[in-house]
Amino acid sequence: MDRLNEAMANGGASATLDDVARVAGVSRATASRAINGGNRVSPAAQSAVDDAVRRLGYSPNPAARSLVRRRTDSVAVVVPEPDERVFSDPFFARTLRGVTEVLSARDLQLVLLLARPGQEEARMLRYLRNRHVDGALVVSHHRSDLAGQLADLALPSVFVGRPWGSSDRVSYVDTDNVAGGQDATRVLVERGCRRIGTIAGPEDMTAGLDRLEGWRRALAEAGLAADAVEHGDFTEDSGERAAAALLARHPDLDGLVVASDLMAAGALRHLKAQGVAVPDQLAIVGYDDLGVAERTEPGLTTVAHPVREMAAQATRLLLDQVDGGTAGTPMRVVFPPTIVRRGSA
Amino acid sequence: MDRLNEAMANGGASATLDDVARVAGVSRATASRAINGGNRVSPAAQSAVDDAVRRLGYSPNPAARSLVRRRTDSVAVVVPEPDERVFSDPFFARTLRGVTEVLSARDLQLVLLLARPGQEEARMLRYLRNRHVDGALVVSHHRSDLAGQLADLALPSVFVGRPWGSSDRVSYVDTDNVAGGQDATRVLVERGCRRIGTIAGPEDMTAGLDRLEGWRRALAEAGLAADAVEHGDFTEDSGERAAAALLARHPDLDGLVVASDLMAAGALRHLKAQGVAVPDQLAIVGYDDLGVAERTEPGLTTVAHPVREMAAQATRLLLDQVDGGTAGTPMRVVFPPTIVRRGSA
DNA sequence: TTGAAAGCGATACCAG
DNA sequence: CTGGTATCGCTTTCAA
Repeated sequence: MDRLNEAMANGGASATLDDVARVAGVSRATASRAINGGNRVSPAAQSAVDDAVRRLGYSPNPAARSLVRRRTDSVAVVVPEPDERVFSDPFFARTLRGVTEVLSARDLQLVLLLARPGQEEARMLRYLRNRHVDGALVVSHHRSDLAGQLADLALPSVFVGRPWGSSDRVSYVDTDNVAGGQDATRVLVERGCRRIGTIAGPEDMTAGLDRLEGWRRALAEAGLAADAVEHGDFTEDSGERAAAALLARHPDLDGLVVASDLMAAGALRHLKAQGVAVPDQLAIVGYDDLGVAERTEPGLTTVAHPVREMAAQATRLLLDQVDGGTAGTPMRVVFPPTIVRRGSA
Repeated sequence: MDRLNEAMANGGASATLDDVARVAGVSRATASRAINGGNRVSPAAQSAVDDAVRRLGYSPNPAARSLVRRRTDSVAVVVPEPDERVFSDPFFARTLRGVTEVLSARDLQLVLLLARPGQEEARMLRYLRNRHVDGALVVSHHRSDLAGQLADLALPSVFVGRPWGSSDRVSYVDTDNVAGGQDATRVLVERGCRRIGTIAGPEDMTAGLDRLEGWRRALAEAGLAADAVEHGDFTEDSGERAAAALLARHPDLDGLVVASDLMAAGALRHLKAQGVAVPDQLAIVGYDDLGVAERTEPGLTTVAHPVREMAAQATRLLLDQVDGGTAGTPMRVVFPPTIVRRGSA
């Protein structure tokens, strides 16, 4: 009765199922059943157990539980980013929100794995291999064969955004970035722009490349030149620099497709400083529509994609894998982007 | 030999210590020792085990391990923020970086717990109570008695920033925000400002209140009026709004102490729009120095605090508690802030 | 419906 | 040094 008293004293941190069973006057097996949904337990036993649990402040030891259930009830969100700036990207915050929504509903815990490429990557992979989590969601990733490595692990996993490399071996959710880039460019073409440049995303991210490809296609289809390209890294500062470089090389630009609103905001800053009128002298279309597009001056015409929904969908796909005990059958869901018109084009 | 082959086939995801022992031709006990640092194992046994581990791609089951070790080798970073915007605050990113540094060195896993006040808070508390982690680091927190609740849990925990309520019952690391507010204000006083207002932080965060208190003290000591106060929520937009409100009410202000650089950047935006010259008509001092201060125009004179070091220190304190098996003995470490001079004051 | 008992996969004490 | 064995705390047959 010593341990029991101790258990009752400190908020139940150490009460075990055995204690509960003893206090409730039932067997451990019955106590366990009562606690887990109460299938096949008499009302009497159920309430005795409920009572004991309350009195003892009992809560199950997750290690013991997952040892036998082979489940951790937690999933990892892997962020293989070299830079802490991911956080300042609204895309990331929104994604996390979408994931959390779905996870909360199922009472699963989110474990965030920040892993800068390098030794942290190895640690992260080990963590996943050890099955510390039931599955992994990979978020903003650069060129690498993480997809292949995860597929090898046979751990349920879903990418948010089409991965590099072995994209055929894993599930992912994405938006049609090619279509998005194309639509953005068409807005400018239809508006009468004849000299359309682009500030593209990083060359090591599929989203960046796809949007660029869309821009190329739209220009080809309009019979316009596609030679004014500058790459940024999705940050505002890089957008400002890219705009400066681009205009220095091509002073005759009258349209600009920018692969993210943050970069577009940077470009806008440069243009304002240079006294270039937007959209009259130079029209701009951004990408994302995650809040910053409505706060710039003028507001950004941009390509919206349902980031939160994508993340939620990815999470659901992951949970399906987890539930089904299947780590395979690559699924993919691709969302269409939509144009949102504001003042910049 | 069936399970064994299976284990070898799928990357070792399911090889157990037993398999390793069998393949190495030693007992489970010896295998375990060899794997954990190799104390008291003969070179022969050691290499046999190493070999088996490699061949089988064995990696220990964390649930089983933590069941007996009573250790999870992971610590939680709790973020009790209602808003996803925490992420866009450089303070948070920097903090995370400091935590990660220390954790990585010890090979501990960071588990990020996002918990909006409400039902998620309960889930978070349950997670901690269940000892899913060895300890908790609480980051940006608003008014609440989380400190008291954690103290009750008897779980090793450290706050980054002095907590509300039962701050005497938990360990925390903080900067001297009162001194910081005071120093910031003195910069303006010494510069000749006679009418100094402030854009303070939220009224439900100790950092906000302390900085405000510092501002009050400095004004009292200079014999100046301390009546021009407006509160923001540490975001750029709130800073812009607050500046507008403040100047509308007190058009004669010649100095402004702002509780965060982000808000100061917002204020700067408003001033530029209004054609107010900084620092000549109105001098400004910010707070944080986490990067944005050097990117504004003019650069912000600001109060710097060693955010990364604070986070690292907090993490070390936490690990001491974890190692010592002590969840008590509230420790505190307070870092001094320093003034960084740029163009705004 | 209930309980006895067999694991789950490791660690650690204790003889040898 | 090594190996047998008792746990760790919980879930899940399997009989009763």
